[in-house]
Amino acid sequence: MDGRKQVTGDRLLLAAIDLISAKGYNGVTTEEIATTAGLTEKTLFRHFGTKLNLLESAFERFHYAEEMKILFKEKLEWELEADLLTICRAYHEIMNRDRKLVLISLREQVLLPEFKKRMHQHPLQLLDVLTNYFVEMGERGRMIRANPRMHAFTFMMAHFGAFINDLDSGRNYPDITLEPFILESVKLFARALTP
Amino acid sequence: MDGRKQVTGDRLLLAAIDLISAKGYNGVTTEEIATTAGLTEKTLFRHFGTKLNLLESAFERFHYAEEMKILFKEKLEWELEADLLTICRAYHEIMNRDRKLVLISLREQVLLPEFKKRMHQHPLQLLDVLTNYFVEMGERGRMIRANPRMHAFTFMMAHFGAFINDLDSGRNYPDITLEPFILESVKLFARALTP
DNA sequence: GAATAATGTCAGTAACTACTGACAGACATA
DNA sequence: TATGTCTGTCAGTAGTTACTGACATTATTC
Repeated sequence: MDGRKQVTGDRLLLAAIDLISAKGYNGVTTEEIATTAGLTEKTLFRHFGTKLNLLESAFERFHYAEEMKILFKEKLEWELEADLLTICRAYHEIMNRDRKLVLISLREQVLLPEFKKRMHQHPLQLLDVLTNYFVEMGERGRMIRANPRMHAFTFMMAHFGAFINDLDSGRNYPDITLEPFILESVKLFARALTP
Repeated sequence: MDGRKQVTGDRLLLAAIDLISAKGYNGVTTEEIATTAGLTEKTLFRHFGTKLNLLESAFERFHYAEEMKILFKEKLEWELEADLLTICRAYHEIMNRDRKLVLISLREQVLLPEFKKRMHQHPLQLLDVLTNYFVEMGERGRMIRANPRMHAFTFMMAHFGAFINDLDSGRNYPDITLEPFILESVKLFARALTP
């Protein structure tokens, strides 16, 4: 049990993620992936059998995080603006961590329908957590009480949109960067939702 | 000058848009496109020469709209909530009109970098229009005056996110539909930005 | 009815690509 | 040293696919 096998596998998986996120699944050849990983096409097939299984393994191994709920059940302080900031920082952190996989799952939905669902678990969980948080804040009289789920959804969509917009890093809006956007959007939502 | 040639070309372009948006550029063959259009592969190549040129022609012919600025210089009534509603309805209308092309330009950025830029003109224009509108509303004392561009950007990102989320129509958030979201988000922003 | 333009038919090419088999060399462990 | 595990080499297969040429067919126009 030396780690050679695992190291080799990981190098292939990382090369696959890099190249497929850059050029698309059908835009990359198995040979290209293997040589990028410093290995042979033969080795690639010995490890993963098929090209599709390579991509599936990449999702299996390199996507973490079902830990959203716990994450900030502990960190919230029932102060709207501060909590919104915590929450959306966590969101961007998680999305950015699996940035390339998100890109792939967006583009290759046809190939991997089940993985799109899996990637979608995070946002779904976040929406639940955020909705519950809004409900409780409302009960405590610290937030307006109309439509908490839709408010949470709007907040998430704003940050989802900004994330997607930033994904290709094509600097679509040259005068706007992520961090000021986070701060200002949190302020805006805090103002909108404070009684 | 009978219209046969143009009709044939259009059928090929529409079939190409349908199939490429569904399966990706490399996931569709020229033969598939031709037969879907009820024509022959040979005819496809007689019209467009290459597969890539077919896709490029699809963008040339089927993407309209540089008319954003004029569109609602006329329709605005300097009533924040009503105007936000007008604006974001226009946004969704435009994005939905070229829905499939948006999808393609998101996915095939590598193949068509210049088309991504072109599709991006709409949002950019909208951001400008919206920013100017916010500035003037501020001067009229009908809106808070801090950071109009970032506020406009946040509003757009919320709707961009919702649009993207809706693009694959996979019903990602089963209890949320577009129209209620539009109404509630407009309310929310109006509340946040009213002095 | 003849000329013209557009499309179909069919066979084929050249390039690519996922994937395989046989064999040999490297490297660790024992 | 011997053995097993992992990887490289190389040649090759079978399937796919963008794209072409020669010729026949259909529809339109005059």
